[in-house]
Amino acid sequence: MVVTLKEVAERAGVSRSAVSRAFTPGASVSDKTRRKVEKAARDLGYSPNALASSLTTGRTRMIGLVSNNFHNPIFLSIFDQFTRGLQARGLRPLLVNLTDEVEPAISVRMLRQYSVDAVMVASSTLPPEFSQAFRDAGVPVVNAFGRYSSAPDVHVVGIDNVECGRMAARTLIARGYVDLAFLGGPEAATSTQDRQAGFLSELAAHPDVRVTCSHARAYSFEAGREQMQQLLKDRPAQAYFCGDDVLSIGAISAISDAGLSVPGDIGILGLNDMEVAGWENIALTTIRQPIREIVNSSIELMVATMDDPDRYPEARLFPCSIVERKTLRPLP
Amino acid sequence: MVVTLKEVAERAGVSRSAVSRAFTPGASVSDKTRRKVEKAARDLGYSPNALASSLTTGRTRMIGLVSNNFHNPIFLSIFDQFTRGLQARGLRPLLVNLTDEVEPAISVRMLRQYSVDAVMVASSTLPPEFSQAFRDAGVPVVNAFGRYSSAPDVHVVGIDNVECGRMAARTLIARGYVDLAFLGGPEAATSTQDRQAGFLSELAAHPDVRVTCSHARAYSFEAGREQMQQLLKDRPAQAYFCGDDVLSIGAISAISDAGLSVPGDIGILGLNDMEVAGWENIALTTIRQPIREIVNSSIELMVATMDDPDRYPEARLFPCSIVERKTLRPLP
DNA sequence: CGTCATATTGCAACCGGTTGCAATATGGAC
DNA sequence: GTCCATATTGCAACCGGTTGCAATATGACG
Repeated sequence: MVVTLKEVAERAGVSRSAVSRAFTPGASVSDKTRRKVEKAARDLGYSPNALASSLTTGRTRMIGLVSNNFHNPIFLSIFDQFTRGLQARGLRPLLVNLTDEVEPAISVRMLRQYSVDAVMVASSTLPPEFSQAFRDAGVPVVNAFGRYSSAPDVHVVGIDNVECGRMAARTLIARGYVDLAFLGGPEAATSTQDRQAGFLSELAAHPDVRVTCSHARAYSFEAGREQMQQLLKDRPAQAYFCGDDVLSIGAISAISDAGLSVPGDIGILGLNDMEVAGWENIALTTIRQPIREIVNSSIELMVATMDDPDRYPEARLFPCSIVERKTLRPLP
Repeated sequence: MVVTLKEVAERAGVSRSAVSRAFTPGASVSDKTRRKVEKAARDLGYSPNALASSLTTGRTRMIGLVSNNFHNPIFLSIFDQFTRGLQARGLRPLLVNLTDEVEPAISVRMLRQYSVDAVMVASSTLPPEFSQAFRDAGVPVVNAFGRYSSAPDVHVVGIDNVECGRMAARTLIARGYVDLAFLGGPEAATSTQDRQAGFLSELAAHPDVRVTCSHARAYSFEAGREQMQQLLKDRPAQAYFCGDDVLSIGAISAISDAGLSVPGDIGILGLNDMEVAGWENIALTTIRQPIREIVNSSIELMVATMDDPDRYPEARLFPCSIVERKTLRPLP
């Protein structure tokens, strides 16, 4: 059924090594042999078995792309960019959906069985220990959108979520809000923990400002909506910093339903600047996270780590910026 | 670095075959040997190399998951369900992003190099020829969300887009609209072609009803918005059937910007019922496509085809239904 | 035309497993 | 304890490639 090296060799009248070398860039083959081999290969419709060759070369060019964020629309564009970036380098993403499984051991074992050359953990909620499990198993790994650490044990590329929290606080204060709240994603998500910490630390310098915190059960529209409905039963704050755009939009939906207006009655500040946030019927004021830069840098770092597995761990941070739209009152 | 079968065999004091058999369900091994092997494997942290074994068994348990829809949020949930469904069966998705490349030959070659056991083409825009290229190469393939044919050459699971078009026409007519329009996705997308054909065929029986057609350059918010802006320069129709939800929402955005209201001035009917369509600030009336059922059925069909590669091609169709929300005027 | 450095080639072993087959071990019946 | 059917085991070949090494071919030069 499938054509092998041996058959090409026979047809071309050369040894199997010759065929192998004809397909290996930089190998020592004469033009004459190469032409013979190429012709035979073309006639037979041969293409080399990447997995068989991986046995001896030790490289599969497969990358584990691991994520547990399959409900947040921002991740579709993240997957788009990751897959394109990897493909452009001749790397093949083996996708792992962690939705039901946060235990690293299982993923590590599975990806080792498939001999991936490296792993990209794309998640803003998994703890650093998750990525470390890969490093401990000797697999090059980069944690994209992961938790920043000033003393990273494993490569991490993303934003400083603590600083984002501070930026959110400064933004709300500058607009004159004095009764603030943080509406986070799941408490276990590292990004939520860090954003909250930054938010509160900045507000510590403003004892006159009131602040409360609560958490949605997931980074999703429904969770944001439910949590805001809950909050509205009590006296709501003047402005909410939501841990994520999709949460913000859920919250806005609950607010509208309650007959209140945004930003008239309540201000909302999101985070991510997902495409939907820019849609005119949403117009969410939000903190933009530079997705493209994070993805590209993550891939570059991963590739570099494949070449030098002992590369010293580093954290790469990209700045965020406020995108002004229509869900916060204007600056005075 | 990585532990191999041989080392486990030495430590356990048995032959390599014995170790191999201990890890092969149903193979002939005594309990005593199995226990020795398991202990040695545990001590050494051994797990079998799936790719090496694929050489002899001819099965990698890897599946090519091929798509060109990385901009339509509905596909995030589709990917979520595909990856979970595959993983639950011990299959591993090798993701291929076709965004820049619609030539099947390249994907076929690449996926054959990686010896995938089967291919799932998840796309509503690729022509049947794309999937056929895999079948012709001897790779089991299912086209999920693909173009329905009453004489399919290749397995296809999805909806009858022509019937959806008819359903859309009936829905609009029932609400008393007499000046209709179809706002499709790219003209090359099979789903758009079929939905348009069905829409027009149903309206052929209503000569009193006016109908026009136009196409956005992609299934995306921006494209829908731009196309509607264009349409608004002229005299717009009373109601639009948009080829997709994300297109509908873009169109609504353009309509609001122009100072018109939905459904007051213009009615909008979408297709897909993506999560966003249900958000209160969108509330799109749309035709629901049963995603979960399509995904599950596609996987089952793919697995069956792996077992019986000569399985006779079939088309599986699932019914769609109208989801009433707030972008069409109510039934009289 | 002979010499020698360099380029090509094929042999054979190896990558990490699986499997058909023959050899050996086991256990039940007598 | 012997015999025989069945269960378990190891040997060796094989899956589809790669690669070190020694053998051979090539070509420049004198």
